[in-house]
Amino acid sequence: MKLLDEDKIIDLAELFKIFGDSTRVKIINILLDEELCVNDIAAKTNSTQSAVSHQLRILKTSKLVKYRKDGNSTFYSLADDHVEKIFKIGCEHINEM
Amino acid sequence: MKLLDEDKIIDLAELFKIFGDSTRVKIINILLDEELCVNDIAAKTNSTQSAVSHQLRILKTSKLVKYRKDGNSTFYSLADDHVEKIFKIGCEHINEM
DNA sequence: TTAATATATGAACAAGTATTCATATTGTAG
DNA sequence: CTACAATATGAATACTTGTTCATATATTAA
Repeated sequence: MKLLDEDKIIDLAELFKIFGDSTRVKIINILLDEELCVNDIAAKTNSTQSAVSHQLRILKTSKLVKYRKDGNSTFYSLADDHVEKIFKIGCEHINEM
Repeated sequence: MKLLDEDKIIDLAELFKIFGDSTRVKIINILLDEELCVNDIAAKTNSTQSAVSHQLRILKTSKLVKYRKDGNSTFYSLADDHVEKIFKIGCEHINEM
């Protein structure tokens, strides 16, 4: 396999870094099932609204989630099926340890 | 899909956290090709011996690499093909951004 | 045994980051 | 317009973590 160049290495590390926080993993985990607004995400992950909002911004910036506004709520969902793939292959690994 | 419980969430975040550092990604990247000793890894990743050794310890502890001793060298290689799968699926993602 | 080579490790420091708290912003309902 | 609800954001703090430097350990060679 061809070695990655420096830039790709950094991008790849940045990507995995996003998945490397339990609050964000929790968020991704529930978004696998359904689109949810911020307050519901906070409730289902036992996090505060603020903490979730901060993490959603990170997930949004790195294009792992997308959102739509409806009234004064904002509904978040996973950006594409890559996110689910990465998540699931991680699950496979930890289940076989 | 069934939601993960708290413990699995944390394990999953811990796993991705390992992949979330560019020094470790560099190490994994070259170990995709071949088994290497510490000094060669350091040379090929433009890192110091100490930094590489510290990171190898982390990779070893989380069972992402394995090693064998030969003389006063220690040769490292990827633990199993899960590592490569996770790595490659991450690559797919960044290549399509 | 002594010197040299390869690797591991501990402590200290610097940099990054997740959470909390307070508050700002935006949209809705009355 | 006012009050309320939902979300976003900035600052401060505490915590984590990667690197460096010095040194320890271990193996081989002379």
